[in-house]
Amino acid sequence: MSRKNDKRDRLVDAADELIYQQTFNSTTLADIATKADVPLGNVYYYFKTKDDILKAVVQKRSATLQAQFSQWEQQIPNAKERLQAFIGHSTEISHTTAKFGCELGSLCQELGKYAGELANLAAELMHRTLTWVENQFKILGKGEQASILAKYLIASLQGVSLLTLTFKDPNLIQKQSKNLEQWLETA
Amino acid sequence: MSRKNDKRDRLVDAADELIYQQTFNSTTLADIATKADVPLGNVYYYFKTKDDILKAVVQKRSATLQAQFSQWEQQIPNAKERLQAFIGHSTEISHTTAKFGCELGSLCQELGKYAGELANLAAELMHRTLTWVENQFKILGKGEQASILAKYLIASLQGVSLLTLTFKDPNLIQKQSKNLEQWLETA
DNA sequence: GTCTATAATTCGATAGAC
DNA sequence: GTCTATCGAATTATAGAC
Repeated sequence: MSRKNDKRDRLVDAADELIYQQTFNSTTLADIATKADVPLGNVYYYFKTKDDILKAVVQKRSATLQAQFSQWEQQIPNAKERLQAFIGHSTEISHTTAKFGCELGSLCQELGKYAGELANLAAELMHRTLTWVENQFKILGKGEQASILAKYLIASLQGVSLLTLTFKDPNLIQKQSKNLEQWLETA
Repeated sequence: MSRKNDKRDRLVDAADELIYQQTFNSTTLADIATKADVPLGNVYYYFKTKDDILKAVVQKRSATLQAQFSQWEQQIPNAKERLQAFIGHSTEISHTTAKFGCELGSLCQELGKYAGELANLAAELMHRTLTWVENQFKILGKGEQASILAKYLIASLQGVSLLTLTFKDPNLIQKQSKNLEQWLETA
């Protein structure tokens, strides 16, 4: 592979992190270029507009999500245990959540208010997550209930992530994760 | 009362609406001044900085919240029915939620990433809401559980509000409200 | 392909006339 | 108290040398 994509990747990585820690709107091209150690004027060789950078970030996150799901599917044969892993992941990142919220949730919140294409990009990430969780419930034989259970699980984690951010308290999502893991056993 | 505060009130009302429909960061002083029908330069007679407008908006929202809680307490003698009213309110505003999300949630999400005073302002609004719900559960004799139940209820509504915004589907929060009203009967 | 310099615009904030 | 005019900084985006 040529080194051509080297800088592009660095720009996307920098944008990804900054958009999460700040917001898309308040992240400037200068921020991204500085963090990626790429001269500002050079950014436009790789991306036509700021929106294009966001699209690349969403694509990267989509691939990361897919990779995580694939990994769980390969390493964890039981669907219920895969869901436990999904819930447990929230606990692992709880301290980051207390600082910046949920990566997916904050993007959906910000872009959801926009009209047009950008809103759909965030919605697709959420949809992909929802669908994967729903599939796990279907494998567990939940049938028609799978969709409802998936929405319940995602909404619970998103809601408590917001409280975790608001009160800067990682403990909130840690406790909720434990509750949800128990709920999963009896659901 | 002098008409002095007339323009100030209009500015706060306009800012309140715009900050909800857009975000605080992307709402410009020109936006606010135009919507309030006040010349841009005159804004600075009433507010020193843009942050000061936000503080006034939060104060207004805090007062609105307090008024709503007081009204429920006066008109609804039963604590469980007050909580039903609280939940039912989400259904009433579901179409607006599908467009712009939860007024409280989106503010906490945006300001939560900031450091300093502004983050605390949003957290106080959330705390006030949480405390009121918790008190209703205490009145119902839930004791130590009251705090957990309150967080569960708020997180559920916040999480599903985000999904409602993301997928532009008022039905999501409507269904969840029904579920929560049933949950409340048996909790 | 890379980078400097800068154009074009927007935004928060101020000066100062009335 | 009110409003016009505008400044200075920040930000997206471009032109053009190398």
